[in-house]
Amino acid sequence: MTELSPEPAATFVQVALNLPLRREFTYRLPAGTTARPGNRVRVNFHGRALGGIVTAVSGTTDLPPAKVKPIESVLDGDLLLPDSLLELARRMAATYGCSLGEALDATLPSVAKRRGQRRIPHVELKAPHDLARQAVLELEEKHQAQSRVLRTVIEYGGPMPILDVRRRTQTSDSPWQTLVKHGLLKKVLLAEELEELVPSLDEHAVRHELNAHQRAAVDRVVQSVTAGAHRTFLLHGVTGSGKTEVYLRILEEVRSHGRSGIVLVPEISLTPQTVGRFASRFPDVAVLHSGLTDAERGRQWQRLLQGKAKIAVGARSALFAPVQNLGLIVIDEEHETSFKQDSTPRYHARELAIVRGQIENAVVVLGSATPTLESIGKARRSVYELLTLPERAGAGRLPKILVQDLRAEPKEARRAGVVLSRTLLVMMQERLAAKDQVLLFLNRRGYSPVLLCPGCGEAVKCESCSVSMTWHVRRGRLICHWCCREKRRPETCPTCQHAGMHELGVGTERLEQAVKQRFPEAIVARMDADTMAERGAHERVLAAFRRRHIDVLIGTQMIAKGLDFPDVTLVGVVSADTGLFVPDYRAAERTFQLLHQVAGRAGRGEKAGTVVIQTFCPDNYAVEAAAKNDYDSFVQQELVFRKIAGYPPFSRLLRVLAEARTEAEAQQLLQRAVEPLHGIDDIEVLGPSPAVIVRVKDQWRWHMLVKCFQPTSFAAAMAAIGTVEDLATRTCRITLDVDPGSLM
DNA sequence: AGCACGCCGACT
DNA sequence: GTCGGCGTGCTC
Repeated sequence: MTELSPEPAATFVQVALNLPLRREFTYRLPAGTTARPGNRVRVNFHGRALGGIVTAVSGTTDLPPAKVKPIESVLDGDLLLPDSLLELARRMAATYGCSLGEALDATLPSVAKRRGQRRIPHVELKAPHDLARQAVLELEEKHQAQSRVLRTVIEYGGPMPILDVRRRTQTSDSPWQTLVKHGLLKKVLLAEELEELVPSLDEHAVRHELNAHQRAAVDRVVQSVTAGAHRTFLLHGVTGSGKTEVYLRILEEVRSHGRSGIVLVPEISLTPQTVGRFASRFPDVAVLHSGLTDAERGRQWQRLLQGKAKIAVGARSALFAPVQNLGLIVIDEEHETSFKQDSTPRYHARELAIVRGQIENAVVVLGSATPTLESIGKARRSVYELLTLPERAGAGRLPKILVQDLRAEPKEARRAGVVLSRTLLVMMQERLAAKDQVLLFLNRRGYSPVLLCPGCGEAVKCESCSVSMTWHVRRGRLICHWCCREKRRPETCPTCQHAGMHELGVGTERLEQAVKQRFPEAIVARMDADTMAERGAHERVLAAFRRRHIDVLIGTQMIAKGLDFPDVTLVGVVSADTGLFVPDYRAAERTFQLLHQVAGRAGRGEKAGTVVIQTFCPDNYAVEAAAKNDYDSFVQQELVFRKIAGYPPFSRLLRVLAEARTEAEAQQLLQRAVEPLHGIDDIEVLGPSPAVIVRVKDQWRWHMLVKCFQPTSFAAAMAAIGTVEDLATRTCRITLDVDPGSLM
């Protein structure tokens, strides 16, 4: 070791911190330490210890030496962020207007912030299963509470959190404690995040024969992967057309070329079944999901970095899987809204996947039965290459779709709050008699969305939000779906004291009641955010439905996607209109998507399926197109509307939302925020105006929408208002949202 | 984002 | 006289 080094030593590093500060900070490397871009470091920042990422290394700095603090430590280099992901984070920060540190925080698994391993008390079955079942019956007479508890735990099928036991059975601590004392149950402490996503062993992932369309799609993508240049494909395949098998075949090829792949699926699709399909075909899958502990996530990262795992499957954030030699990124169900993150950094995984594909010369495949207008628009302009799977794979045939005009229902039936048309009732009767299964879809939870006073016409509104409260019968409470505030149902109208509030509109809870009344012999289950609150409830109900223990399944969005039950021969859409009139330019698109996806649940097996769509707007083009299974004609009409109105895919949107305690403050702040946009070409500014829901959680909300018609004008607009969030004060919050998911 | 510094109102 | 409201500025 000599004192004089031949090259200037790298003694300073730029560090990005997870703070809303859009710049990096310079730190000094203590003698003897080295660091590279991508290293995690621990630093002292303004008196507090923070984790950060090294983004650059240099020998000099312009800062006065006294200002520069030393790095506290370099966190072990085993999680060094690859250059390509550092570059991806830079692009994320530039596109979505967040800081590099925030972007990097989304990119890396957390290590610094160690979430507490809280241990939660559970009870699990100690006695043998048959003994326990017998005990349920024996206890039924004299110890009803214990019997209920025991039954509940058996049905739960594993260690059950005691809190859930008490809530579900409406009991105190003593029943389960007695059961523990008698050796039927045992108490165990389990770590909070111990739920594992174990690949389902039921999924054999049979290597289906490909049909000609599938074959062509696989060949085309593989050819492109082999060529080694970035390209984006849009795989448009009707529901049940075997898109997953196409992904699997492409992945096989990708792997045989020594390259790796990432598969992104929507949050709700990340189930043991989905994972099982990939895991059974590839032994080296790394599954990244929200239930992992930080330690486990770190371990999966390690496996990917070291090339021990070559396929990563997960929701949105799995896009940042540190795979080596990336060849393919699949976005399954690319139209799903869960690919957009709704907190900072508000990135869209689909858009960033394409950026990552460009950076790493990888092929991107976007798959959907109902591609977004953005994606199909790009395919039509040949930005993406379109691949089509026009027919169902295997035995399934497309269902027959009937549109039931609710205006034709007799007046008295409508007054009685009819939710099921005569047509649908008759068909349900028929299907249930034939021992088939029925799916009823209604995208609105609760009993009735409005509680209206027949005297003065006022609805019960939330005191914190400008929305009416939803009446929930089972909980016996009015609930605000925006802020979750609850209150008891008023006996008389709060405004005019008129007695007897009127329940207006229908939610899943009321639908369930109506169905049970009409078909008392049928087993009816409901799946929505209210009934699925407990962990694993989702899987349990679906398993029961699969085993045909349930005849009619009622649900919201939750049952619209991906479910594949061969004995479902009737799907009823109770109201096609719920989303049609929300003030969002995508209202028609979302309605079409939903109807199309729901309809796709019918007739997936040998038996033919029927779909009944109930609507007051049978002539609406989204409803009509969905009924005819005609994606192309919907797109044709929707594109005309988008073109005229200047919405995506003919523009890129930027939304700025201000929230303050007074309306005036929110408005004034936005007025300041618009100013820098004046004079920019090829943009159009809507607003500032009051947001659709002008008040949420006691905050007044104003917003504006910027349509950017060119990539250059988007860049100009971002340059002008990319930092609006800095205008925020203690009393007024401001958020910038690129490609916003919601305009409410 | 946090946190300190700093300047004006109702309380021990 | 002070405790504490929140505006403003700074963080390598």
